[in-house]
Amino acid sequence: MPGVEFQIVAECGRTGARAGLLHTPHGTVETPVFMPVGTQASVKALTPRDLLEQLDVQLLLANTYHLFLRPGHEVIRRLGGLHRFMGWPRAILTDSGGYQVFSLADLRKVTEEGVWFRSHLDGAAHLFTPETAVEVQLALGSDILMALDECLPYPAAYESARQSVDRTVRWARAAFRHYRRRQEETPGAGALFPIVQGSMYPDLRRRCAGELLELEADGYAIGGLSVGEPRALSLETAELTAPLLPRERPRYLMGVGLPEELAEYVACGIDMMDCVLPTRNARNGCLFTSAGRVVIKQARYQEDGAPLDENCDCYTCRNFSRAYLRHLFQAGEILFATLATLHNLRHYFDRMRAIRRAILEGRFPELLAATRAAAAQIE
RNA sequence: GGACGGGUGGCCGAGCGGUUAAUGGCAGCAGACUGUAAAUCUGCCGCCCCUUGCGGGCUACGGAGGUUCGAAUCCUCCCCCGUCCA
Repeated sequence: MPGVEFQIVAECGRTGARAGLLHTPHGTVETPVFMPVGTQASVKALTPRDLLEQLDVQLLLANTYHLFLRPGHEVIRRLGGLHRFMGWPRAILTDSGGYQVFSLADLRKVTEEGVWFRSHLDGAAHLFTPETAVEVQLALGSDILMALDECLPYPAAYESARQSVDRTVRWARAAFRHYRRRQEETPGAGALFPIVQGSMYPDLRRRCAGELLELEADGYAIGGLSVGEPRALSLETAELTAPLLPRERPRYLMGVGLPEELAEYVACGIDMMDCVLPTRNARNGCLFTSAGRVVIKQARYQEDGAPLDENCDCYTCRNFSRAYLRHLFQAGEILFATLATLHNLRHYFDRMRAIRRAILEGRFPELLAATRAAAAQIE
């Protein structure tokens, strides 16, 4: 019994884009999908009610490593699982902690067995293995679990990238062995996705994908992008890697991207994406609009009575002026984070919905061309 | 009227004879942010000039004098502000 099932509803004849339905234990997700990031079981500044009612989020991300450290996966298990704990009725994907191998580089040590992390909270050492990562995610009750991987920084030397791929594959196999065993005794367990690594090396990407295919997973992820490489290279690598993955399974590109890049990745055949940009940049005063970025703290908005984005009908744009948003930011008011995050996520969701509609209506190539033209004009 | 304490760049506040245009903080201005150690981080922040460089010039620590090679820092007088005593 699979953890999730993927159903392709429409495919673009001229690009790799497709629209689908991803059926999870907590509801169906329309793809392509953008997933907001809620690392610590919270999409910062928003309530689950906002996510549901304002954005119609169907799938969001949480982080295994962070929740393992605090409050602890066993605590969450005892409280009925992550969905109940955070009051979120729909689907959850949990990242394995593989990204923390990258982002907490100076607090961790990679060994064959797994990763030793020195907690950023109290300094205590914890060993994360492929098995424990699965175990923690099962305790959380994720709908989609991610296999522990090693995410390298850019640039990575070929040899270290090669070793990293081998390790990631071995870890994925170990994760799946453990997962298959536990799946039988865990009714309603979610799906486990392995992650293709290989830095920016095509042959490593090919080999990694090839080996992971043997696992016959319900879905596959592409990791190791957006780690400092030029954007063109991210796109190139995604373009190369996505077609290596089974057509009939969802493809998840981890950690991307900029608003105007969403359509590009969809064109590669990507079905799922997540990124902290809309939420983090929102809190830092960088807002994405149909006319490009608005850095709301700039003095030019001091007396700007216009809405943030004329073409957006999110709660923020319908009710507040740029001048007010700037004031909230300058004043350090909490409300700013909420209004800004609401808008930025809405911007991403509107783009994704337009992309999906275009695929369904057979006019995705036109949308992609228009997106490129608009991006070129803004730059 | 007397006794103390104090007046520093937009604000608060260090410095108390020599890389001090002056530590910090705030405010201001600009930039960054891509599977979140992030409501974070970085840079600028007296004026003018060569867009060059730990460059040049000017003006600055209440006011005016003075001491000194050199003063925000020491001395004198004055002006203001606090607290306490009359």
